[in-house]
Formats: sequence, C-alpha cells, structure tokens
Amino acid sequence: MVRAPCCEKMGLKKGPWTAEEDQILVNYIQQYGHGNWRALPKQAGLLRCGKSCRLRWINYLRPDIKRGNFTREEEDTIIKLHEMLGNRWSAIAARLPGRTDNEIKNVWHTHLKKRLKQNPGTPEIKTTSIAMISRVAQESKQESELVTLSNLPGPESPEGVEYRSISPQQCSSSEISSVITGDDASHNNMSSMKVEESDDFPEMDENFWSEVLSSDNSSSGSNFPAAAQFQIPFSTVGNAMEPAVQYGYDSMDFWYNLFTKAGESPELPEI
DNA sequence: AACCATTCCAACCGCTTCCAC
DNA sequence: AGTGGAAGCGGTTGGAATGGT
Repeated sequence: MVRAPCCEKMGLKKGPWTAEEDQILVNYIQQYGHGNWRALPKQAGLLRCGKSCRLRWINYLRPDIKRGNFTREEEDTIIKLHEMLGNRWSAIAARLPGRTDNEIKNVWHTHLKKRLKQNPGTPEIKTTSIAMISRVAQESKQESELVTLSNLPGPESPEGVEYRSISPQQCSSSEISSVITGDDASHNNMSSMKVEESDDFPEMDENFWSEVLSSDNSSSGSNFPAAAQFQIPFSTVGNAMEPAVQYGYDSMDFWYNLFTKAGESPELPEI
C-alpha cells in the first residue's frame, strides 16, 4: 500500500495554530460538519493537512472539551484504567467525558507516572485481581468448582440475568469471546446477542489468562484448577448481551469490578 | 537581569485499523 | 478476497513557560 502523503506537500503550514485558523476551522465545521477531513482544509480555505485539522478539532476546538486541571478523582480514574487497559489512551479518554486521549497521555507522562514512582507501594490493581481470581478459583475446586460472580455491589435484583460460564482453560480470545458473545455451541441460536469488541470491552486475551495461571503457579506450584468456571452475569440490552447491566453497571464498570472483586478496591495513597 | 535547566503540552509522525469498492 | 484511501491511535518532539541560580 502506498502511504498517502500528509503535510509533505509544499505550501502546507505546520506548527502552532493561530486564532484566525481556529476560527476558520470552527466556523466551517459548525456549518458543514467534518465528513471528510482530507477535503476539509481545502474547502475551508486552510493551508493545513486534514490530519492536522482533525487533531486540532478533537484536542482543542471541540465544544465539549473540558478545560482546566485534572481533578484528583480524574487522576485516580486514569491510574485505575491504565492498570486495566495499558496505554490505550483513547479507551481511557472514552471514560472521562471532556478529556482527550492526548491530554490524558500528557497527564500520565508528566504527573501520574511520577506520582506512582513516588509511591512505590501503590497496589497493582491487575496483579491483585489476578491473585484474587486465582485464589477464588482454587477454593472453588474444593467446593462446587463454580465461581459465581453475582455478589457485585449493585442496587438491582438479578432478575433477567443469564449466567454464562467462562473457564480459564478457554484461553484463546476467540473461545472466550465466543462464550461471551453466544457463538459457542450451547448458544448458537443467540447470534443476535453478539457483543462486539469495543473500547468499552477490555480484552480478555491469552495474556490475561496466562497471567492468572502464572500468578497462581508462582505461589503454590500447582496448576490452576482445571474445572474452575466463572459464572458471569449477562443480560440482554436491545440486541446485545452486556455483562451485569441489570446491576447498574456499564460494561467497563462490570469488568473493573470483576477484576477488583477482592473486596478491597486498592486505595491510592495520598501524597 | 541573564542564563540555564526543567516542565509541560500542542502538534507532528508513522503505523495500524477500518471501510468502501 | 484484495486493494487503496481515510481515519484513528500511540509515541515522540519542539518550543514556550516557568523556576532556580
């Protein structure tokens, strides 16, 4: 594939945007929208490439951008989400209304990384959660070999919730997602309930479960119980199956609570 | 006041993903 | 199914702002 040239053509301006350029871009988008970023600068009369226009709009000019410093709450949210999602800045930004991926990335590199460094005791959410899941599953082996994740905090009754089993041995992402999405043999009539992968749906890939397995092995030397199953509540919303929405969660909240279900959500130390 | 070091953030670069054909 | 253009994404950087000496 031949890469489309971007900002390479002579005559296209680079560097900081002027107030005048901002105004032209805002006026144009307010009037015509931004269906085609590549064509936009030419039509709007800007000597910028479409990519630059898009970035300027998304990171600075959009009307719903929240200005000002990040609150402590927002910072904590970023830290927690980063533990879960890694450097998926756009996914993190999707959880923080009015904040952009670029902004979050900058805050992470300039503030939060330092803050965590200064507080090496800060718990690793994922590690804690993996250890917890591992422990719960071990206990389940001695009992019913089934872990039902139904006691998540939430105001509603579980009525209308369908529990589906996920086993750590279903280590391939496709198998796990087939259980989640209802594509497996036992749910092959539920194709309309498919949950598409999205930013709101953290990946439970090979790494996730292999970390579960290794975290367990490191302490006991034994394998993760072969028969352990996690019963995860799903319910139908429109045409989609979503986890635990009956409990008042959206998908991300559900996975967050699942991963941190040790009972004590890790507290971040005050500076 | 002048210089230097550090911090911060807007913007760019290049790769990946998506989607229409 | 393959291709190419456009959009999206994350890493990196340039330079303005700020702080220290």
